[in-house]
Amino acid sequence: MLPDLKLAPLRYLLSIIDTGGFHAAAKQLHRSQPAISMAVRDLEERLGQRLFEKGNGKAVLTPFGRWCEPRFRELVAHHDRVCRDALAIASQQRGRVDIAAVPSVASRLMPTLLAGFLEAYPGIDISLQDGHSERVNEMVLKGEVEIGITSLWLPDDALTFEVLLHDDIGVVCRDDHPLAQKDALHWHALKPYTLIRNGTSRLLEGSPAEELLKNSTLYISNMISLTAMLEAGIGVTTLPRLAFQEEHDRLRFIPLSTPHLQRNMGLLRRAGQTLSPSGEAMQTYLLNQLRDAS
Amino acid sequence: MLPDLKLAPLRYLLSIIDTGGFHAAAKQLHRSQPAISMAVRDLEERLGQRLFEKGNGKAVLTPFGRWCEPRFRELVAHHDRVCRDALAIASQQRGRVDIAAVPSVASRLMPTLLAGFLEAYPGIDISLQDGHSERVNEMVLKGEVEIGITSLWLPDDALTFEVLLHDDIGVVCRDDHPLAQKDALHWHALKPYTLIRNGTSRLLEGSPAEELLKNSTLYISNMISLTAMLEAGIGVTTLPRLAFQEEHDRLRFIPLSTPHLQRNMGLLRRAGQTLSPSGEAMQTYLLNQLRDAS
DNA sequence: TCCAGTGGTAAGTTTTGCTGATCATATTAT
DNA sequence: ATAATATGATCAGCAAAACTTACCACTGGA
Repeated sequence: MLPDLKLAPLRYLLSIIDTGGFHAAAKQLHRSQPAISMAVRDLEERLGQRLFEKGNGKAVLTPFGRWCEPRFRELVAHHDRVCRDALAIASQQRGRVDIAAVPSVASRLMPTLLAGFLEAYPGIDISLQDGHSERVNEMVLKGEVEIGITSLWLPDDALTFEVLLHDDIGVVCRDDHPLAQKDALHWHALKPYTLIRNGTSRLLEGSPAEELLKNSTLYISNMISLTAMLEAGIGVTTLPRLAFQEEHDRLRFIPLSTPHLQRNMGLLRRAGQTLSPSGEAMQTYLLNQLRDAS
Repeated sequence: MLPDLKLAPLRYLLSIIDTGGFHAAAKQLHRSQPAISMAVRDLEERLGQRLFEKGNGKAVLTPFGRWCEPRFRELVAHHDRVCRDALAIASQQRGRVDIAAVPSVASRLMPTLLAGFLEAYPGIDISLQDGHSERVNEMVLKGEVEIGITSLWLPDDALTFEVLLHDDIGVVCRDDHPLAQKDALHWHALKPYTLIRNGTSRLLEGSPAEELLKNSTLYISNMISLTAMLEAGIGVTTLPRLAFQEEHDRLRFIPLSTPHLQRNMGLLRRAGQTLSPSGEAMQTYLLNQLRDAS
């Protein structure tokens, strides 16, 4: 029913109007003049009405042509707009990435990383939200975010995980604690002291140091509370290095040498779900930055 | 710089989304399946990003594809809208004609003509304005209206004139006037009576009856006033039949048989200016209606 | 009358887009 | 398991579309 008006002939038409002639339009469009003539004639046949008439040798728009002109202009402009936007997104010049990260990463790692990314990709909008491991998993799984940054939780075939960095586990205690001056610790050294468990303590599970957990009677999930406990000298805890906030000048972080425990921080994505162009940009940027660093 | 997104591939893409598969889309579009595949691949190459990915054998939109879908939908819809409107106008199903007519035509002829036109072309808007001969000429010349209906004024190469009907000149007098009972008149019969000239009196110029004008001392341009004068029995006048309002039961119209004078009413257009499709419709309608009648 | 414009026309070539057959792969049924 | 039936991808061949070159017809101004 509806004939397809191809864009090229519409452009020809507009160019003829703008330049005032078939020859001039042909030059402007890098086409031969007959190509223009034929395209216009074809367009006229599709519409069933003449668009140009010859007034004293020159081509002049018919009333119908004058009616068409602004609509064709709009249509071509619309096309160009869509096309330009699509290319901008495809070429990672514009877009949006939604990221979820575990609090330690969000606060310790992301600020500088995102600053660099923002500079490299000024057109891409970023949304970063933090949440504990399970919440990050969930957000990635539900498609609320494209990329999650977390330690590997449960292997799940609906998710893919790519390691970014290894985060050493260590002991945190107050600076006047007997352990505070050591450079490295064997887990045995912790036995005499009160161990405060926290959300990351499960990282000890499956290692020799797991025994320590059995003797711990205190569990604090909130980081602020945990810090306060440690500052009060109530006991010691274990934390990944990234989760330890170095700004606290009364607290010390001592790496655990035996066993040498790490949590694998990495990039979590939905399996089988390709990234948006901007997500792709973010992923490669993060991989480059963090792979280089380790 | 900007690649041209042709409409057909966009339609293919949308059809794939709607039908949920390449094969189904191919059937819907009456194309072979490879045609769809190739068009999509070409589109992907132009944009520099994949639009579909294979998830479990089926094709699923990528995030980029999901971004594109609504814009492509809009663009295609825009095209179809413009296309449909243009075709409607070209096929004279919609549009607008501006007409100017001399008062006699506007009030005596146009009402029934336009009623018929409105029925035949329900989608076309009409604007009719009346004015004296010179004003009609001017409106056509300036492009304020496409079509004028008037008696031929001065031949002008910027205007084309096509005769529609011949309007007989006659004498108008009160029903108790000595001439009132005649069926036809020789101009000599008018000599004894007071002749009131009016705007149409120039039609007598160049004919034997021109002599009558020289003896007339009264000129009334306004039709209402003229009618009042005649009703008062002040004298007689000459008028084209169309300009004589038959509703006045005290006035009579007697055709002038010698000389047999007519004014040629016709269709006035700008020379070298083709009509809009709706103007074309109006012109042919008027020609058919009035040519048949005469 | 010629000359420099205009746009239109015709033959030939390149490009594009399509079909039909075939392939690789995954899901479903037997 | 294995066959049957989906999915989409690939390739060769062909036909239609679009373009180019060369030429024609017409107009308006030197």
